[in-house]
Amino acid sequence: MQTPLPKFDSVFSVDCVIFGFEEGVLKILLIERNEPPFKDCYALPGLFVGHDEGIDYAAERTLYELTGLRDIYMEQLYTFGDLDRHPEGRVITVAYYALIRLSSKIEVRPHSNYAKTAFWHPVADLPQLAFDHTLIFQKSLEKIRRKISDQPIAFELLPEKFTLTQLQNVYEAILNRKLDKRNFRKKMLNYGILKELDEKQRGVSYRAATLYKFDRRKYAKVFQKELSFIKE
Amino acid sequence: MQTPLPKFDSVFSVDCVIFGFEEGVLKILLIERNEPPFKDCYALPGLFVGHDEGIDYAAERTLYELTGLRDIYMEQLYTFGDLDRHPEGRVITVAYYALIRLSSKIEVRPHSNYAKTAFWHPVADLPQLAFDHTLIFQKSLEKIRRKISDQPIAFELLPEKFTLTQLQNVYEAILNRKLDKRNFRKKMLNYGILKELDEKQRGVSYRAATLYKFDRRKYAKVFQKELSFIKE
DNA sequence: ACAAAAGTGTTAGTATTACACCCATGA
DNA sequence: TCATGGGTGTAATACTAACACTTTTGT
Repeated sequence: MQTPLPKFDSVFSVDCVIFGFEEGVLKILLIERNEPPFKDCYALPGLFVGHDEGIDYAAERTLYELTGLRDIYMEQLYTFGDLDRHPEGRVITVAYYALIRLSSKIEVRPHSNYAKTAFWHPVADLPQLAFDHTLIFQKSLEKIRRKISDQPIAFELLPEKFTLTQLQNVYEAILNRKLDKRNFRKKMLNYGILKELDEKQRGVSYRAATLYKFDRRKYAKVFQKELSFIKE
Repeated sequence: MQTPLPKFDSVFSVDCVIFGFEEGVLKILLIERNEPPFKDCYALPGLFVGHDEGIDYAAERTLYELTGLRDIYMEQLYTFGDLDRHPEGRVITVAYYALIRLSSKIEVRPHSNYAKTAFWHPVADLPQLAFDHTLIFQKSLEKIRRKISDQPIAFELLPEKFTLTQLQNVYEAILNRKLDKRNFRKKMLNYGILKELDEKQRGVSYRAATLYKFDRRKYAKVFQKELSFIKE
């Protein structure tokens, strides 16, 4: 005996807050909608979830269709399911956030025609966004603010080799305040999760900084014990 | 011009991990299913989300129908949307967790007949659960472990007036390890979010402990600054 | 008087903060 | 030689961790 599933015409979607870091500025990827509702408005990139795909997969597809990138750091953020969040009916959306290393090679272009354009925009002065996307963005920023101090997600925004100042710039951009250079360096180096390279920055017109890599192996050791919050 | 929403036969549900604390033991509320699939198996309480209700509301309804309680501490946990998580089709579920004060007045009884029984079960030795509910439970436990040290959710599990030892017991049950009594008290009192009452425990056959209340007003002040994780 | 839990301080070690100058490099 | 960011140490303070005995109460 089987009880059939109830039949609802329900729709769910994924929306992605895709963070990038460029010229010392934290940005997210926005699209300009080409379809109603909110035609010509800015919005977070998103897709309807096919009934034959997992939601994580749908989020990865959103990212891939826009940037051509795969295997990006991406996490589920929150699910937004208020009745009135979509003007044309009931749409529940699962929001994700992703961190990507920007480089000149990455070209963003909408793959389908639901979006006219796609572009990076600084988080500091975002325009109005369609639906509840401003709220989704705010929640994603809070999330990475918390997370950045617990877990080494800052590295995901940088090239493989980076200087300590670049790393500090990522922290400052996300936390939105200045940090003390000496203390920052001391702390980062003490964690023991950076590997110093014997390579220096090139092409700068001042003293070249030492390059570092993130050492995933050491990280696993160091940060698993950090799970104890009340420490003792 | 309107683009109609795509029509999928999609189903979503909510599932709730409802924590309670009784006799020094952390428990969750389980039901015994009365319908296939997984008939006669244990599961987390859950409901299909009506197409005319918000998801938060659906979660509150789940809790209310089972316990008669409203206005309970409840937060969204995570959304589970793998293709194969439900044997009869595509069901995306939004998981919530709740913390409730147990008291003899609370009677749990299933309101609909999808469940035969409902009962509290210690988290330490849960039976096998239907669907991916074991995974959902594990994720909820991790979540409250992290959260308990950041935010005063422990109080939600205790009566309004409680002793420091009872509070410590909640921490120990959730974190699953012993804490030092003197350090625990020092730290809790230093936060300044407890109000000492001039009332003592009653009906115990040993020295009666002082009762405390959680002071929500002071909390708001103290913990908003804790949002800075890299402190300086 | 005894059983049971309440209540209480100190010390050593570690982490955090605040703070300012010289160095190396390329233009 | 100058402009630019790289790189470095110390002292004061706050927090954390380890640790054991006396007090109160009811039976």
